[in-house]
Amino acid sequence: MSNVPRATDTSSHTTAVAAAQALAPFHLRLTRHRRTVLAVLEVADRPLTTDEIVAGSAVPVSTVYRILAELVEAGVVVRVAGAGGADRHELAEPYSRHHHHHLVCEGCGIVNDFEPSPQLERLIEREVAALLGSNGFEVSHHLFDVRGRCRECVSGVEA
Amino acid sequence: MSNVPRATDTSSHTTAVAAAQALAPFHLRLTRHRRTVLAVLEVADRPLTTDEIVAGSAVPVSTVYRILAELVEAGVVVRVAGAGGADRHELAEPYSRHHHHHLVCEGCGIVNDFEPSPQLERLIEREVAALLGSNGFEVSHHLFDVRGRCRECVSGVEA
DNA sequence: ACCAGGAACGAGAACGATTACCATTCGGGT
DNA sequence: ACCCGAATGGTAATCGTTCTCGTTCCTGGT
Repeated sequence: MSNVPRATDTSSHTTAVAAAQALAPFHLRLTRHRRTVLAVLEVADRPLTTDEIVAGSAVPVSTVYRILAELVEAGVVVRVAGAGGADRHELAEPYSRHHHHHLVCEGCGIVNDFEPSPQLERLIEREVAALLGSNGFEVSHHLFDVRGRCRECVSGVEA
Repeated sequence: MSNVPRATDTSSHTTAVAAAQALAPFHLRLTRHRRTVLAVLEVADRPLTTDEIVAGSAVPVSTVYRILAELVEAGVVVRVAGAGGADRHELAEPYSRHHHHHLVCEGCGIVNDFEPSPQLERLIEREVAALLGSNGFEVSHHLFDVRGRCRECVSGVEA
């Protein structure tokens, strides 16, 4: 419950513009709510839970869920699995600032971003491409998550 | 709903023996049910949902959930996030046949295993170690999942 | 073999996140 | 201004998972 950004700011960022184009083929308008949700995700530096998005956007819950589903469908947003019950969402690669991976704390469930080395990335790409050829699996993207405990959870109380 | 193994066979595999030792420090006995659940997981070549485990073991649901939680706690089993709602479980690295990563189909949610190249693995190890040093994050393990669509979902009907 | 106490069990209730429903409102084209 | 489909949002329903608690099973001591 720390740095969840409040984004009532719905001005047209580059993200919003790009998103509008991605939504068009799906007959989805870039409405006020959708713009707000995108803005919240854009400001965040990590994947957010639905609750966090609701808190940061003042958009009703059911609407947030629907919007997220639509955005995922349109490929603008991706669903990220945390360490606990609740799902998290963040902007998809093409719309976010940079390629990154996740640091998942299994204590508090928070997920942070980090950038891998270019070499690692290259190797991953190669590996992934190989998979496509080998067994008919059509790769959409890869996940490289590191799990463990964040500094806070390591020092703090523990079950 | 395809190749979920039925494992009423509760004989003492190597896995069972090793697991018993892992459970001891947690005051957990290797009971019939726990043995059965482990057997199901051992026979499977991929992470299973709770439903699949229940189906394959004839152990009551609530018991399966409790057992899985205990086994995860003891480090014998790991929880794997699929592409849909339900969690999946598989034997932890030390107890499973080999180090592997996951091929997650976003169509049907099924998760299969695959082995990465040794170089990739080395690079990952190095990268992961670096994270530990940099920001106090205590790494427990890493995930390298590739997501996309399996051959069946690519050819079959699609929403 | 018998008993006591803790571990394990299991059926159903409780829970929390997500989805479905549906009457109402909105937007933008004509 | 009118129409029609898209979008909304409160509420009910769903679904996976966890909790509760009385019962049963072990295991170790006598």
